[in-house]
Amino acid sequence: MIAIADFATPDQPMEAIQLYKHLGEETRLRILLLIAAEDELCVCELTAATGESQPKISRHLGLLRQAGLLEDERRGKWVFYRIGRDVDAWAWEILATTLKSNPDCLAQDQKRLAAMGSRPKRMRHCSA
Amino acid sequence: MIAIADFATPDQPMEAIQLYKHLGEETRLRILLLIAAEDELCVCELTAATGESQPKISRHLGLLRQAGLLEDERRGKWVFYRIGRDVDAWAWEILATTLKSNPDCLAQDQKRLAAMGSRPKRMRHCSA
DNA sequence: CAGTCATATCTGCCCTTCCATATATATGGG
DNA sequence: CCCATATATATGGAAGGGCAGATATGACTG
Repeated sequence: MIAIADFATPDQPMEAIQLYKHLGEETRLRILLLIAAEDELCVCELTAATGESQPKISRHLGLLRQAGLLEDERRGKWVFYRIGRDVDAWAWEILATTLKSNPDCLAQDQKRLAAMGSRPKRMRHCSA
Repeated sequence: MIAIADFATPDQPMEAIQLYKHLGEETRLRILLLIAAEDELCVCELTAATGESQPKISRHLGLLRQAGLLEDERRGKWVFYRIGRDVDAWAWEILATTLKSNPDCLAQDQKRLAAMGSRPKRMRHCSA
């Protein structure tokens, strides 16, 4: 629902403008870079890492998921987010380039993440 | 002057968030991709290529110039814009990746550019 | 019940856009 | 050389809408 007008992303390949609209918001950029760097994170970890409010994080996660940039998976109490499987190669490249060339973008957030107490434990994936 | 709050870019290396804020606006994205592909373009060419109003194009050019993403040079009646010399390598990479992987982004605009009548003639650069 | 996450509603305001106008340059006529 | 005008570009001011943010609340799990 809701579907913020310009962000609407049916099930087509990601348009450049849509990717950049998402990256152009600081909270979302931080979320994407964090997840790209850490493989997967749950909402409370993202909240702790960014220092932002839970509803704020959740809202942006919703937008990123709607756009297909993220996908979520519930495990017990936690919902883990990771980069969507259908994200185009070039979009991955954009993220990778940004990560590689802007290490400072993440530094602070990763520090807070590392300092976070009681992170949910990762089960070893029994991936099929 | 003016200096739109979040866009403010002193003379520091381009922050990722700032680059993406600029790329996150369709008109600006089209302008940047066009110029990246064509090397340099004047305002009237950009106006014709995009089909947008002159004040609109000029506005966005001003923002991109303020951010250091573009630089301008006046030649006679025309003002030519090109990618700023101080744009970081990684930002170039972002643009190049976008260009390479989203040819359709440009197709329409380049078509209109090609169909434009009375484009200013390029002098052969006597570059030092 | 405690912990985790999503959503609804509302408010404020940044940013884009439009219209009109100002500035700059080139050109033609006298 | 001066003036008028055409072309090209920039900017001022105002209006409107989209979007982020906060708070409160609902839903789900163990």
